[in-house]
Amino acid sequence: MEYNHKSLEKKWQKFWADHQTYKTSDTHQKPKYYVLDMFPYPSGAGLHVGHPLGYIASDIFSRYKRLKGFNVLHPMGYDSFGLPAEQYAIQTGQHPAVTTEVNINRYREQMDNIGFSYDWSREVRTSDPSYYKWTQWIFMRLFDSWYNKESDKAEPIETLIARFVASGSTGISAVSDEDVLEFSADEWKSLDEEKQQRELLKYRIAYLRESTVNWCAALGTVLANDEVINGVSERGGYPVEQKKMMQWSMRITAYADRLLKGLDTIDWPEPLVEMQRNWIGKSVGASVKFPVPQLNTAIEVFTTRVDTIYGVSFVVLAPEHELVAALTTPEQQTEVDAYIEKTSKKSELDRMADTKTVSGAFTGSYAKHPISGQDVQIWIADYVLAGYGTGAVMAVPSGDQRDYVFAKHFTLPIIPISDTQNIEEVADPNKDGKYINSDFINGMTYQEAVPALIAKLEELKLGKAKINFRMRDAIFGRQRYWGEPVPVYFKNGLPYLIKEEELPLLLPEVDKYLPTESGEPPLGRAKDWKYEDQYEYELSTMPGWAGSSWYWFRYMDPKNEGNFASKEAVDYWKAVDLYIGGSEHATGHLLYSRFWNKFLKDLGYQNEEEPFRKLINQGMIQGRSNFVYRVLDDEGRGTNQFVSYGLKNEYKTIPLHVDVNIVHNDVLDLEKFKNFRPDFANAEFVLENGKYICGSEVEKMSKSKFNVVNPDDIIESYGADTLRLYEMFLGPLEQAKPWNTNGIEGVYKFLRKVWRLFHDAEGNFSVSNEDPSKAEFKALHKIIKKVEDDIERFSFNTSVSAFMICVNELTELKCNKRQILEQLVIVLQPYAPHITEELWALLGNDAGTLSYASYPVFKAEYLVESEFAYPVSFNGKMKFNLSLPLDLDQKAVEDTIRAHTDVQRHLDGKAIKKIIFVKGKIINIVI
RNA sequence: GCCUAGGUGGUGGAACUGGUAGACACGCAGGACUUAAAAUCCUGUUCCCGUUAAGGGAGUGCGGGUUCGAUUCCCGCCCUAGGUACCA
Repeated sequence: MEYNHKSLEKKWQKFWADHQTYKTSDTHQKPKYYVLDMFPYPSGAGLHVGHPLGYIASDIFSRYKRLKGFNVLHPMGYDSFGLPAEQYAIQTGQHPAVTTEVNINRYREQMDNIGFSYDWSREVRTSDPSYYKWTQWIFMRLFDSWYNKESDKAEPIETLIARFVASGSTGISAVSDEDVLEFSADEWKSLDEEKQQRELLKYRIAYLRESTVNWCAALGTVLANDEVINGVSERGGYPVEQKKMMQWSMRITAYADRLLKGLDTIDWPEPLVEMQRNWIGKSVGASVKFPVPQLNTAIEVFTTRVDTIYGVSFVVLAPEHELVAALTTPEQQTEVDAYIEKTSKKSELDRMADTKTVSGAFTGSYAKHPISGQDVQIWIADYVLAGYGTGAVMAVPSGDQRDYVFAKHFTLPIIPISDTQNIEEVADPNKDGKYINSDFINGMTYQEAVPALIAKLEELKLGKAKINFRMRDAIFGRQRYWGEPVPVYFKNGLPYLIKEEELPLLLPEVDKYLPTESGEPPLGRAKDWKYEDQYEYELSTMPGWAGSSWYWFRYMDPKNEGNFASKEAVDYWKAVDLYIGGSEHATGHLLYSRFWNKFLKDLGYQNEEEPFRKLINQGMIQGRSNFVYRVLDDEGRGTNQFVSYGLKNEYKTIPLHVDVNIVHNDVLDLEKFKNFRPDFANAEFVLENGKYICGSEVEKMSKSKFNVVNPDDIIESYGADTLRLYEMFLGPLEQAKPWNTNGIEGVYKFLRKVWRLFHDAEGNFSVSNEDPSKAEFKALHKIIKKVEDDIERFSFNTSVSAFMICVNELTELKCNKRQILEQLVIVLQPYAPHITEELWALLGNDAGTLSYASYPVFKAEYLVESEFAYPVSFNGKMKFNLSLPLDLDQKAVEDTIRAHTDVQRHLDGKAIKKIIFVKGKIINIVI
C-alpha cells in the first residue's frame, strides 16, 4: 500500500475525537506541564498558513511532554469579543454572536485538519456568559479592593473602611487619586453614604474618574494607550484625539514596581522584556517645588538630575498646565494665548513628527529657585508633555540638550555646573566632574551631591526623592456593544456593584449596534434595561483585554459554576509553563495578564506571582506574492501578452499580482492562469526555457495581494503531517519568514521514505524481528538524542533535518527491524502524529496508545564513535586525518603522535610546542 | 536618536559551551529505470586558479584585535528587521 495521507489522516483525527485521546486527566499523580497558545480572535477570514506556526510548535512540545510522562494541559479557546464582529454587525445588522459562532466553527474545522492534540472539552469563549460571568466577578473584586503600600498588595476595601472607622485617613499609605481627603475617624463616620462612596472610589483598583482619554471618533470609543500606534488607532488607523471623559480605569500603576521586578524572574525573550520595561518606564529622581510667592503656590517638577539644580536658568510648563492662566502677566497675554492656540491645533501626529522646531512663550512671571531663592523665568513650551511627571520641568541648559537648544533660541542663560563640562556647542550631561557654581555642593562628586541635595530639599520642605513611571492607569471602558457588560449600576451618580448572585449580567439585546441619538453607547438602546427596574446600568462595556487577562485559569477548571476555577485545580496547575504567541501583545495582553494575576494572588485566589514562566514569540509568516508581467503597448495600455520574469526587461511591462495558488516553484500554471480572471482567458505568453517564471516579493499576507495560502489547500495536496513538518522546517520558530512552498516536496518525500521503511518493494507491510546491527542502533540513538535536545531548546527546524538524515541512513542500511522502527515511530510522533499512529497500529500496537508511549531512552554505548580518525591541523592549518585507538589516555596519545610517521614528516625536524586537546580529541599541533 | 535582534552559497537554513564552515532541504546540471511521463534512485553543485585530475588560494556584511585556531569573543563602522520616541 502506498502512503495515502488523505484517508489515513482523516481516520486518525476521527479516532482521536471519538476516543477523546487528548482529554487531560484530572488525576494528579503525574507531574504537570501546562502548554498554552495565545487564543485567537476568530476573524471572518479564517486561518492562513501563518497562524498555525505557533500552534504546531506548542503541539509538538505538548506531545513530547506526554511521551516524557507528564500530565499535559494543552487547551484552546477563542477571544471572541471584539471590534470586527461588531463592525460587521453595524453593516449587516447580524448579531455579533451569530457571526462569531460561524467563524469559530470554521477555525475549529481548520485546526482539526492539522491534527492538534488539544483537549477540546476545556474550550473557552470569552463571549460566553458562563465565561464572562467570571470576568465580571474579577471586575467586582477589583472594584472592591484597594492597594496598600505597607503590605505592598491589594486588599479588600473592607480593611480600608475599618481603618477609616478606627483612625481616619491618618497613617494610610495607599495607591490612590491625588485629591484624597484627610479626615479623622469621627469625621469619616459623620460623612453621609454618598460622600463616603465618593471618597472610597479614589482608592478602588477599578475606579471611575474624569480623565484624559484617547478618543477615536471613527470607532466611537476610547482606546487604551497600547491600542494607539503613532497617533492613530491600531485597528483601522483612524485619528485619535485627547478628550476628558468620565471613565473606568484600572490602577495598574500600583503594580508598576512588581511588574518590573517580576521581569527578572521569568524566561521571556529579551526584546519583549525590554519592551515591557520601557513601557513601565521607571525613572528614579526627585520631585522639586519652585515656589511662586505671588500666587501663594509652587510649581512642582520631576527631575532625574537633582544634582544639576544650580544649573536651572528657567522653568518650563506644558501649555496645558493648570497654572498657566494664573501665571501669565497682562503684557504676555497675547503671546501666550497665541502659542496655546497654535499648539492645541497641532495633532498628536504633527507634534510627534516635529521635534526639531523650537517654540515656546514667556509667561512674564518668575518662580523662586528652591535653594538659592533667585528668580527664574517661567516659560511654556510644547516639548514639555502634560501627561508625564507633573507637566513641568526645571530647565538645565548646560546638562540637557532640549533645554540647551531652547535657551540658545530664546537667549536664556546657560550655567555650567561641572568642571568637566564642555558646553561650547551642545549640552553635556556627564556626571564625572566636581560641581562648580553650585553653592554648598561645589567640589562634590555626583554620588555625594545627590543625597546632600535631597536632604536639603526635605529640610526646606521643597522636594523629596521620587520614583516616576511612564505607565498610566489603564482605561477600562469601551463605548461599544460587543463586550462584557460592567456589573455596575448608578445611584445618585455613584457606581455600585450588583449582587454576586446576580452574575452574569447578560449583554442585552439592542435594535442597532450604534450609539444612541443622545450619544450614549449602544447599550443605551436596550429596552427596559434597568437594575431593580430603576437604576441605570453602566452603559460602556469592558475592553478587549478583559477576557484574555485571566483565561489560562479557566482552562484549569472550565465548567466550574461556583468559582473561576477550583482551588484544587489552581493549586495543581499553578502557572503556564510554556506560552507561545506573537510579540504584538507585549504591552497589552501580556502586561494586563500579569497585572490581574498578581491581583488574584494578593487576594489569595492563587499563589503564583507570574502567570507565564516561559514565553516564546513565534515569528510572523509573511506572504510571498507572485507577479506576472503584462506587456504594454506604445500608448502604455495593457495587452494580453505576458512575459516571463527573466525576459521582462526586453519589454515595457507592468507587474500584476497573480494568485500564488496557481504558481509552483515560481512557475506559472498557464491553464489555471487563463481561468484566474476572465480577461486573461486569451492570454499569450513569452516563455523562457518553455516555462513562465513569475517574479516574487515578500509582503504581508492579504487577500488583495493574492498571496494568502490556506492550510486546508496544503493539507489537501500533501497532508497535515507534511504541513506540520514543513512549517517547522521553514526556519527558526522565533524568526519572521515568508511563506513559500518551494521546499515542501522534500518534506513530503521524507514521509514517503518513512513509509517505505515499513514496506517491501511490492508495498506490503514488512517488518523483521531480527536483532538490529550496531549501525542501525547508532542511527536510531543519534535521532533520539538529537530530537530530545532540539525540542528542549525549541529548535524544531533542526530536528526535521535530523529525521531526514536518520531515515536516509536507515534506508541505506535497508533496515526494517522492529526494534528500531518502533522507537523511531515514537520519536517522530510529536512532529507527524498521523502517519506514526498508522505505523504504530501496523506494528501491532493498540490504537491510540502511541500518544502516551514512553519516549525512548538513549543508550550511550552505541553512540560511541566507531572511527577514530581525527582531523589534525598544524598551527591551525588542516593537514590530515590521524587514526588512533580511542582508549588511550592523553599522555599515551601525545607519545603516539610524536612517534607517528606522518607527524614526523610534517614536523620536518621542528619541535612540537603544544598539542591541543578538545574533549579528548587532538585538534591542533602547534609547532 | 535610543533599545533589541540579526547579516553565512542561486534559495530556506545548519554549525549547541571558540575546534574540519556550508549539515539537511530546495533549485540547478548530468545520469539510471521507462515507449513516454510521473514516481524512484545515483552523481555533482561556495567562489577563483588548475583542460580532466592531483593540488593550491580566498571565503560567514566591512575594518581591526585576542587566540595555536574566530560564523562564534572584544573594539570601531555599514546595512536590515522589530520596538520606542521631546519621558525631564
